[in-house]
Amino acid sequence: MTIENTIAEHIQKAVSVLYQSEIGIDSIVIQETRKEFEGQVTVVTFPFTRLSKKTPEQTGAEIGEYLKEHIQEVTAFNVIKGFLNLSISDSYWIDQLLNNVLNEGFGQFPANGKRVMVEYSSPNTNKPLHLGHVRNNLLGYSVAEILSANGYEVIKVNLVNDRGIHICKSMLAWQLFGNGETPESSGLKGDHLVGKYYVIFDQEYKKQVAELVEEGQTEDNGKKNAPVIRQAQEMLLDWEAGDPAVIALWSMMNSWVYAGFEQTYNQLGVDFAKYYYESDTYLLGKDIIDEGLDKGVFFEKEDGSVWIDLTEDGLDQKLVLRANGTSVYITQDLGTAQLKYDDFKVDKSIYVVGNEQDYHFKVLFLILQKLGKPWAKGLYHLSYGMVDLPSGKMKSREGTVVDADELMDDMIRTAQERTEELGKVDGFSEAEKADLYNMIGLGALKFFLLKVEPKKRLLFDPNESIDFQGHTGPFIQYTHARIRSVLAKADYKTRISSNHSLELTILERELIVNLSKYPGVISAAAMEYSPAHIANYVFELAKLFNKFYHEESILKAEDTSVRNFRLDLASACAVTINKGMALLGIRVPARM
RNA sequence: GCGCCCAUAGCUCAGCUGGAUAGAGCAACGGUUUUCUAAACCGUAGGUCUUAGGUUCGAAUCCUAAUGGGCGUACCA
Repeated sequence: MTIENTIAEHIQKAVSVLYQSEIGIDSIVIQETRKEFEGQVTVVTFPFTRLSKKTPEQTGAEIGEYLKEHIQEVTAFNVIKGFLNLSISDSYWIDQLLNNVLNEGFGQFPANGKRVMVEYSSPNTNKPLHLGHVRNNLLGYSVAEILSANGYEVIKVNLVNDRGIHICKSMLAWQLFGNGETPESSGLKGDHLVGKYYVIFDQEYKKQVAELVEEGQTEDNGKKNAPVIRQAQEMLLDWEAGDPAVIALWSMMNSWVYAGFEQTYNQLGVDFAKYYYESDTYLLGKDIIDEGLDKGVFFEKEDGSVWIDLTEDGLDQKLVLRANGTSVYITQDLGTAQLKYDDFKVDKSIYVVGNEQDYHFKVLFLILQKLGKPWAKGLYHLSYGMVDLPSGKMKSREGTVVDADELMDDMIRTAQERTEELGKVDGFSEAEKADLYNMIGLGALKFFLLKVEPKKRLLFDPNESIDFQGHTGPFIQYTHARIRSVLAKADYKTRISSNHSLELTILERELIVNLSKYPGVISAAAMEYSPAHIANYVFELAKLFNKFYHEESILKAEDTSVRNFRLDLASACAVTINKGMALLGIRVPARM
């Protein structure tokens, strides 16, 4: 039972006793007291004035008096305009710290018996990952961690788009221009090698289109008739027909890509319980089409194509099966959704996919609901904004992308330079240094991407390096290292204070109030699928600690009980920072 | 055309279900190190919360419309 709940309940009683009225728990607004006023918890009294028929000030005073009398922890109150500010006893806050915040499981909710799937990453196998994928991966990973902290059993899956015309483009270009180049022979990471031929294909394609236009064809015809695109289309047909040579080439090039992706995923620190491959799932969904026709959810047009009419739901008519009986994107997604459910019987399923597919998922989920799938209500599209460059959209084909591997390497290198400038690595082994640079570089990158609300688009300027100071990952990592350094000096191991009757300083109290908010932040982050809440919370905590650290000495506190208490408090901050950052996939060092 | 999303300080962003004088970071200017790590801390300056209406005791927050930007509206994925 939190203090807010206790207060809310007593307010109901107070209203009943004082004004002979009932008030719903929802209309009681309790918030944190603003710093410039005395107290920690504030009740907004405007909603009660209707019942009391008195001024907000009088009402506040009467309720404040009642609360002070009936709740032990409420030691004092003041009323300013319509706001009743309550002071909660120091012993309550100290107890919170020692018996709640410092507990092992603080911020980890007990298992709720529910299972949730998070699908993220979903790369194409014709090119390496870029910054947009990085945002996707970090979001997916973090949301999975957050749900896990909220008591869900989480299954992370990756649906790999390993077939289709785009892969054939890379394959064809490699056949035509590759001269048998391999990752070994070229020294290139497999995904980068394949991506290189994707770009070469596009260059060749454009050249051929230009030639055809030169010869008098229209732009559109040129695009259709260019020999390379024809060849790529043929290759796709051969692939679907199971042509052994094409399949062998496809397998080989895909294996290069997977080796490359694995490295990138390792570096990013993300993982998956299961991979789904579109080469296995692209034919799924036909039985769902039959089911939908039987149920009258779908209808067939004269040419044999199958549609759903969503005009009553404010959407359009949507094709779900071509006239020739082949699938479209949504057909296989219908099938894959069923497959994923059958595999794991999940209560919720999160799709981490960019916002350009908002309409697709709206339609997908609506169709599954209309089909009466009971699990359809657990589907959620975690839609996030594009990562744009100052020059506009990233395009792999044209090579205007921020490459994931290069960016991570850059960040780590910058971390190294910064750290060496500051001369902070005395006594580190080479391996420890490498690990530290990795932690800081990736910490900066991950925090940069995760601190922004997912649905907002993100602007990334490659010419302005990501900061290491201020509202950043390294700032928080530094705060953690600072605390650990103090704890190490004191040879601190575990909770040591027992004195509950200390008088707290303002900053100590503020810190505990802040720490107490952590579980609420975790559940809000899960509710909204937003790591940004956690990022901003941890930043606030770190900032507050730094202020405290600067103004009040821990090791040289005025007496032992204060010193021990501050060590516990500092430790609680370090642990909470660590936990919060872990939910973002960011590691924190003990020294930096 | 229609639909969805976004708009807060010079820049990048917070602002929870409507609540007190709208907050951080960066950049600018000034200060703090014989004292637990200065990747830190303190201060100054910077805002008609895109605009216009509406609801309310009270609106950055909710509703309507407009403007600007992004995305979608494929028998591509």
